Order: sequence, then C-alpha cells, then structure tokens
Amino acid sequence: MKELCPRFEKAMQLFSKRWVGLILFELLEGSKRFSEMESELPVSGRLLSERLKMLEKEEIIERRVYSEFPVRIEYILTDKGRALEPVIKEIQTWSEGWITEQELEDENTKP
Amino acid sequence: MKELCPRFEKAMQLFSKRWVGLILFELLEGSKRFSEMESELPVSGRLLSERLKMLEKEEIIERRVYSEFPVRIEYILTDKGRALEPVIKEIQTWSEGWITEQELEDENTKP
DNA sequence: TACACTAACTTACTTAAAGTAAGTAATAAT
DNA sequence: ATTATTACTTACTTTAAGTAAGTTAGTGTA
Repeated sequence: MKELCPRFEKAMQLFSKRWVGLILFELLEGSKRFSEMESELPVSGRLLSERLKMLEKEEIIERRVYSEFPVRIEYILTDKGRALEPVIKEIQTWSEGWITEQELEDENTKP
Repeated sequence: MKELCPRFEKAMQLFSKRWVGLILFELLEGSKRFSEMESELPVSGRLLSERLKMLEKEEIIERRVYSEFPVRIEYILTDKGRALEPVIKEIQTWSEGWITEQELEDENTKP
C-alpha cells in the first residue's frame, strides 16, 4: 500500500466518525451546552458524550464547567476547532449546490 | 429536535462513511481502477466495492467498463464529484496546519 | 477440450461501532 | 427526606466494518 498523506488520513478519520461534522456545525454558532446539542441533533447522550470527549482530547473543543445550580457545562471551539470553519462552509456550499430535492425525499421515505 | 439544514445533514452522512474521503482524494488525481485504489488505500475489496457502488448511486462517480482483456473498469468523478474538490482541499489545508507530529506518532504506536 | 490467468467483485463469517433505554452523581431547593 | 436538574454512564441490541476465501467472465495456453 502506497503511503498517502498521514495528516490527511488522520483528519479524515476524525470526520468520518458519525456526528462530528454536525457537532462542529453547532459549535460554530457559538458555545453550547450538552443538553442543547442533545436536543438540536438526532444523537443520543451516549454518543454525544463519547464524541465530545474525543474532540476535547484532539484539542478541537474545550469543556468549561460553571459551578452554578444546576451545574452548567459549556463546550466551545478552540483555535484548532475554529480553523475547521472553511471545511464546514465548503461542505455547506457543496450540499446547497448539488444535493437535489429528490435525494432528500428519497431519504425521508425510507422507513 | 430542531431541524438543521437537511442538505448539510445528507452531505455529512456521506462524508461520515469510512473511506469516502480517501476515495475522493484518490479520484481527484484522475480516474482509477478498482485494483489501483485497493492497493493505494488500506481498504478491503468488500468495502471498496460497497463505497464505489454508493458513490455511483449518489452520482458522485461514474463507472466505465472497457471490454479489453482483461476487462478494465475505471472510476471517474462526475461534475458533482469534482465539485467536492474544495472540501478535500480545505481538509488538507487544515490537517497540514493543525495536526501535529506528536498526534501522528501517538497513532503509530497504538497497537 | 481442459486448465490456468486476470481483474473485479461476492459471500460467509468475526469484530467493532452505533443505537436504545434505563440508571447514576452531584447539588440544592422544598 | 424527597424532588428537581444537568450531565453523564452502564448494560444491552442492532448495524457497520474488517477478514478471508470463493465466484465470474473473458481469454490464452497445453
């Protein structure tokens, strides 16, 4: 196997984990709480927790704890995370230009 | 659950399938044969076949059959597929700017 | 005619990741 | 003591990914 760019491979490994793109999309709007993301995305608490932990480890997001009642925890993008904005923007642009109404309908009539 | 852009969601669904990004990266270099991609990427024939079929269905790639001996089959990006170039480029740019040597080493010493 | 060669897949099976639902921890108000 | 609230965990089921062996179609060679 030929070696392709290992940095690109690593980045794709991140992106190809489910929900990562949508979580980043959410956080580009500003910092969010766990429960906000849980209600805005069709992701379960279990996976959201797992992904946030991973993104924190990768230093793409930061977890901020506010000792109020009840406890408030906010997730916010780091510089490394904010640097992903152009990627998300390009995916948006592409999806708006190339994903047809038909394709979306097919999705919705699946179950 | 709030409805976020369904086109963006659909696009992320595509990207968050393993190997899709790397297959597109390969095909941006030009048309490729099944065996070429199989040897250049650490993906098995089973999944490569599955992903190519999916990308063809999404009209991102085209499958061209040349009746030679032995049969030659080439995969090539459609306009819709080539329109993904900026996405791939932005991921490359990000990965070059933000993925550290350290992170890559950690990966390699995992097993 | 039979056997071998090649590229491009398939099929059958194992392992890992994702989805679901119920449960826990910490804190404070009643 | 009981309830409320947020942010998770744990245990379990289902789906997707990984591995390896097998199949198909068209030649070409003995």
